[in-house]
Amino acid sequence: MKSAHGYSTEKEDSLETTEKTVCPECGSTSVVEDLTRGERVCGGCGLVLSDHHIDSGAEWRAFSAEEAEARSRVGAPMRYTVHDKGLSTVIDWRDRDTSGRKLSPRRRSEIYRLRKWQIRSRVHSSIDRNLAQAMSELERLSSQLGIPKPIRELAALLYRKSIMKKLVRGRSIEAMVAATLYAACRMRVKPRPLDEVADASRIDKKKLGQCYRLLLRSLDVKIPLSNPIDYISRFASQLDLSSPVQLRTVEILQQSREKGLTIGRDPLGLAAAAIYVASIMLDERKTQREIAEVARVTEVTVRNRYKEIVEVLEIDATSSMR
DNA sequence: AAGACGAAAGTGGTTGA
DNA sequence: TCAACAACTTTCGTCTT
Repeated sequence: MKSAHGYSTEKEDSLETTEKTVCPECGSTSVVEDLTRGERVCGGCGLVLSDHHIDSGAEWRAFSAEEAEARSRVGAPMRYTVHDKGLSTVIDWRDRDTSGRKLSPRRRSEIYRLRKWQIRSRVHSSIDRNLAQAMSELERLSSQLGIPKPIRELAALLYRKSIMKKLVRGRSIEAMVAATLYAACRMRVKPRPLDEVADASRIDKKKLGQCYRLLLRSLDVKIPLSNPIDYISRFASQLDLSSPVQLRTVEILQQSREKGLTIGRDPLGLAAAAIYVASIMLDERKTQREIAEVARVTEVTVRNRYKEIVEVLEIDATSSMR
């Protein structure tokens, strides 16, 4: 737990500040969330920033895996079913007028058409509303994570597809948005650790993973297995490592792959361990803890991978050579 | 004192009956 | 649907620098 939250890098600061929306009216960042009313209100001027906000928190506390499963939210968590807040005209299904008389056939078909259009427009507006909300969440999430525009666009496309396939039904918008963003990053070979996306969103890792897998199954998109090498440049810059170290890291990973060390292993752990080895070899030593932190794995995992790498590649890592 | 190491028990996800 | 399993995490004590 500590390792996941005890950050001291500037990364965290940006998380902290962007967590809150800035009020467009007065510029205040003190946004108050009223989850029971589903509103976000600016603490400075009282402007309602968004209503229809989704409470994506846990429904109940769960004490075991089974419970967590059984208690996950089912059904539409938002009040989108009453999108018009009950203000729109409802056309009765009975073929009678207000005084109870039967309608003429002509009038009946007219009413029938009206009813049909009313239903259609309702469906459309609910999709629109969903999309509007999803897009603003996507915007928030990706700016927080520093995701470039092309990848955002891809995520938006994926989201539209999943809405068409009714995948969002019964799931929270936020979870699906996060999943599409995660998927888009991986498709563009710029993967982000699942935890990172989960942290930036208000979705827990488990739900995000579930949505992601659903996405893979339902939309048949091909996503390559994530490669440890794809993480290196990002991790290296977070750790302030020189490019020789990066190059060496990549070499180590390629060799490890040839020796079959990488199969069935967490790419994050492998990336972390390779960086660790390279940093020692080139005398830019980083602690296991530092590396484990940016890679979001534990020190133990770094150690285990590191041991394997050193053993199989026959590297003498004890003496920082060359 | 901080970092590295390793053992042991626990967790969530996958697989195969 | 359930149990077995592998990978990873958590926790903690010990050794090294």
